[in-house]
Amino acid sequence: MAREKRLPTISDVAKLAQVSRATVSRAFGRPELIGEETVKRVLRAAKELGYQPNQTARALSTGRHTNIAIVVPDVANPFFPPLIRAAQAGADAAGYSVFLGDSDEDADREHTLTQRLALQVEGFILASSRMQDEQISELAERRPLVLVNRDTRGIPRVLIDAAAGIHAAVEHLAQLGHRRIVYVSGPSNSWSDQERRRALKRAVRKAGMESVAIGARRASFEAGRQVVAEVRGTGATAAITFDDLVAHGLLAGLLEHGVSVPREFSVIGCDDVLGASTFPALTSISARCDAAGQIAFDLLMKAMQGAESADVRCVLESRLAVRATTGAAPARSSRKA
Amino acid sequence: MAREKRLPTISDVAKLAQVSRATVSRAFGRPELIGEETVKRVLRAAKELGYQPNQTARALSTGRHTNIAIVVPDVANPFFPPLIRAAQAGADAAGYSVFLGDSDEDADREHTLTQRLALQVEGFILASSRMQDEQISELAERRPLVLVNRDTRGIPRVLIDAAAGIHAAVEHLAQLGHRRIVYVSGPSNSWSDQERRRALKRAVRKAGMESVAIGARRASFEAGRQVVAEVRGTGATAAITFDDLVAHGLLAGLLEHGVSVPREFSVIGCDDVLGASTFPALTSISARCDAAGQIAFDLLMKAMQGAESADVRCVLESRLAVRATTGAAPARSSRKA
DNA sequence: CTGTTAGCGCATTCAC
DNA sequence: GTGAATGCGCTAACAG
Repeated sequence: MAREKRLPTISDVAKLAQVSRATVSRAFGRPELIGEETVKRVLRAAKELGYQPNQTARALSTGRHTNIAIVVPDVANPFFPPLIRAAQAGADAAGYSVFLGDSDEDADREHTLTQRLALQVEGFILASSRMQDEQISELAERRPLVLVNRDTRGIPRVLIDAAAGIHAAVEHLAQLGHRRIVYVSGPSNSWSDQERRRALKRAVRKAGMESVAIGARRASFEAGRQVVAEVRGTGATAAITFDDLVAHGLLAGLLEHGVSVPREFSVIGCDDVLGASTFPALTSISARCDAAGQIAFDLLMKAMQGAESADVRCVLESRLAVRATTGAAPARSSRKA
Repeated sequence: MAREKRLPTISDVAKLAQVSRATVSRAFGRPELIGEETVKRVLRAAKELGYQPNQTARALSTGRHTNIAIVVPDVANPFFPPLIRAAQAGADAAGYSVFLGDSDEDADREHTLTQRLALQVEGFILASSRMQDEQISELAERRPLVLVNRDTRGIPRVLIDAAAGIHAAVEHLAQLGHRRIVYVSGPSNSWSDQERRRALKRAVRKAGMESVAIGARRASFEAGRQVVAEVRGTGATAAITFDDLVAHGLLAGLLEHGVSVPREFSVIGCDDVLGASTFPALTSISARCDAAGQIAFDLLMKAMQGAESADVRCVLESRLAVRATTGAAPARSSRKA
């Protein structure tokens, strides 16, 4: 098959252009170092042969791969694609190619993945990393590294701060007459989850309300759906969930159990990735995850260029997008303490 | 910075294990060629130094990169993540790393992307490629290549065949009393779009109905939303859209225009990626895109192993998932021919 | 400005 | 079984 045809190398171009291989190399890498005429001649020869510089060889020689890696726990989780897309766009514009790693929510796999990739990339973007701080730091020592939704000191990171949105959410619920909120949590090794849980506790206290947390097994539709009984058992009249997927599942489960939303129960999601596509349209804590991806790449770019900058910690604010799953608390019935 | 620390190479290991570099190389690549004792000694030395074979150097020497690339028009389109995820999982299990390319629906960018990647990967998966057949064939000549949702002769491909689902959809609409269907198309350079359009035409004829096609600019929510007037202008009582995103947008637009679904108008999507999350829950033509990803990788794997197999053309059937956006055709009013 | 030389880290002939 | 030598394609000093 034609696939075996040897590709033209720098030597072929050199011969055709009647210059040395070094000159060809320069014509591509640093044209300003050689004569305009020469550059043109070389380029013409290269085009004629269909020559294309070999990244691999270049990388071996220079250590620069012009590759980066983006690692996420689950590509199929709608939170990540916009982030990946944005980062990818930035990388593309800068001439970088991107590896994608999916850890399947597993710290070990993430570790293996990053190790395997480390020698082929110049830098990493780790989104919602499930690894331990230690492993992250270790990796950061080998390669420039930017974290998304993970707050590890000393490592450049972009955080989506749910606090503002959560405070708004709690106030919103308070005004609607709710007194007791349940938080349906996500992966326990998730920074976002801990952060949200903490913010909620604070907001609730400030509003003079009560809250209780229960765990969803995983950040997914199914997990949300299966937790309905437990949610109802808490006596809460409203739920804030780890993310929109869980909220969506909860919505479906509630419906199955004959619970009307928002008349009997209110639901607020996080991330706002489902837009208005659920029914009722989901009230959600919104943040621009595409912006996070873009910023993450910019930071990585700087780090790769050797900027030994101070501790970068970029936080993106969130806000509450009120839609149709929140309503007045149901009139108090039985359990009056 | 610690990042500059030189990594241990094969030579370091060789020295420590008191063998030659060749032996170290073999200990990793083909242990059966050397003594068990020696292997153990080398491996121990390697571990002690934290040695890790350098992929780049290996690739330069052998031509085998243990990398593949997956290229899609838009990562953020919910059709692709499950596919990517499945392919990625397969690759991971086989020890391959994966590059992700996002062409942003643009043939030229896709071409650039694939060219840039070609020297770093052993094979490609092109999902819903926007390139011309010619460019695809050219690439296929350089590297093993598997297509998804693109029917190019001579190149291994996995196709999601909407025909079955579309026929079911049309029959479904026929039974509900609809006589005139509008197809809201997607990217014109999309194989899927052409295929769906064709299947629809056939199905409609068979059912003795009429159909008309109009174009959405892009496969997106917004595109669907903006096309409402045109859709209504066709006099059709039901729409089948290129994909769920467009259907979802159409739903939203219809709502804005005060058109009740499904009472006044029925909508059917394609791909079934939104699940039951829209309102009303979207009737859609469903196919398992994760299976497509998995199969695509398996095929690629075979191709990379040199299987010069016959023309592979794997088609996955689709079916109709009836939900709540389809209902009886509205009573005929004004325009009676 | 341009050519020469010497590796980058590894796999692979050949000898032994 | 194992070691010495050679080359993958390119860049980076160092000369001139």
